[in-house]
Amino acid sequence: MASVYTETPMSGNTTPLGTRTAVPPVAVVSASERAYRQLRDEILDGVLAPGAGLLEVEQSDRIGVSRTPLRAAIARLIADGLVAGRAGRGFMVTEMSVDSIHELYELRRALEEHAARIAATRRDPHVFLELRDQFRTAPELLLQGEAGLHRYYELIDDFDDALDAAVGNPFLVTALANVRTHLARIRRLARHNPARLRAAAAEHLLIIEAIVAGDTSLAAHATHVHLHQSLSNVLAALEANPAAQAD
Amino acid sequence: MASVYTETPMSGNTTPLGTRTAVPPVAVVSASERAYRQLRDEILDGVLAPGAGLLEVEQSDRIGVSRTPLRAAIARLIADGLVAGRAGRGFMVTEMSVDSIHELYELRRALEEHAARIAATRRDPHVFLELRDQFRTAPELLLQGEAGLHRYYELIDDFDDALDAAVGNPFLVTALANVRTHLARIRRLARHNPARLRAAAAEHLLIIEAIVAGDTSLAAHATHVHLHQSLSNVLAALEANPAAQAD
DNA sequence: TGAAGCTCCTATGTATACATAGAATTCAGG
DNA sequence: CCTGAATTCTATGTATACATAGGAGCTTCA
Repeated sequence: MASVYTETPMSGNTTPLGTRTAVPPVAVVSASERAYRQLRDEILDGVLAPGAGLLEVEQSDRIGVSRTPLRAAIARLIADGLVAGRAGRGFMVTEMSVDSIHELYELRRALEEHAARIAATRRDPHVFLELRDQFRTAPELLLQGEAGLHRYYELIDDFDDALDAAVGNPFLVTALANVRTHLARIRRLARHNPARLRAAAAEHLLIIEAIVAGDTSLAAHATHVHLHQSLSNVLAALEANPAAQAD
Repeated sequence: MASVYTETPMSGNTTPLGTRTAVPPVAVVSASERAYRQLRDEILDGVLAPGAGLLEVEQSDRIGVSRTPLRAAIARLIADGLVAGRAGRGFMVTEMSVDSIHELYELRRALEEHAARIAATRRDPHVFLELRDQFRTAPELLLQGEAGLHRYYELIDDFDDALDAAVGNPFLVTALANVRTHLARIRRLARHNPARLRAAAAEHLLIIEAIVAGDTSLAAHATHVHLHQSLSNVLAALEANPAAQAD
């Protein structure tokens, strides 16, 4: 599991307003944190393909940290389920089979339907009213090229954040975060399908409206429908381009 | 999260049937694995109380490993949510507030109700028929003192294992394992309540019968009822003895 | 006597050297 | 030419020494 109580890394980049010095506030994070983020991003982006081997010395050389922080990074990735230890021969990026996609969506249904129900009960209406207005602009956004697409994905993130805040349950939020981590690896495969994105935006809108209205049942069922369509789309994309799996 | 793909530690204690040597097969596990298990057990048993500070040097001295494997152990405990890093002053065992108990049960409901539904669909009937017979003997077991009590808790574990096997979803099973980890810390508080244990056994029996019958709806609802009663019992125990929280 | 600043100390973060287990390769024997 | 075992090599597991940041306590000044 990922932690429920985990705090910000160790931070330190608290910029005490007004202490604007010449040195850039970058890279105040620890070496292990840097290694973790880089490896994680590369795995999620597919730069490190599923099945790829991870050797401690090799990776620590490449990233520019010693083996100690790199081992810590790999330990976290193993906890995330993104990396697995091969018996005697190093580590490898975990595979993502079609079966595991089904399994991931099964867990996702359980968590998000429950989360939607809870959110419909505990939500701050103002937040979701704002989100509703934003999502209503989604169809136009999707006509505005790369920038609009980027904004659209930000909207999805905003929705996830609002859902987490409304749920207000660290255990559930952590479980959702884990699912989203693995989901990020899958999304790459089915990306850039305008028709699907428009439909997804409409589905999100319905979920939001249900949450605003406090309609727990509709929130859960609309979520179920959304996830069904999402999975169908992913599977269709995989069917059309099985090679993408190893991309 | 805990890993979905994590394998047995690194193992090695595969006893190739017939190679029964004189040397005991103990302690072939790595130092970090030993440290992890010991700390984890101590946290779950309450030996290391919530809020207790964990200092690397102190703990590594006590357990008898160097700081390196101990750091790995703590990293895993953080991923489990059992330990949190205090900004500048070491680590501490996470607290278990009444709020967090509610939150944990909320996640547990989402996962176990879903798992029960799935199990009722995919189960191997033989396994659950066997379990049903076992659980029918529970009332008698609970009259047989410590040994019977021990056997009863084994039955619960058997049920959990059977549920995991029937679900057959590594993501969901991992999420359930995480919940059970935190649950183990709570169970201590409400232990040794014979009346509750008898009732719980009856509730389990109903869930099992629903799974055997392939009745998904009943399996889910019976699980919901069971979890409601379980939570009520825990909260009542806490109410009666708030000190137990820090015990 | 109180508060502010400084110093020291402690505990984590990192690097590196060494130990060890397992796999691949190579060599020898049939 | 094939099979077997021994050896070597590689990659992780562990220990330790050093760097560094943050806090507690003390000292000093007002």
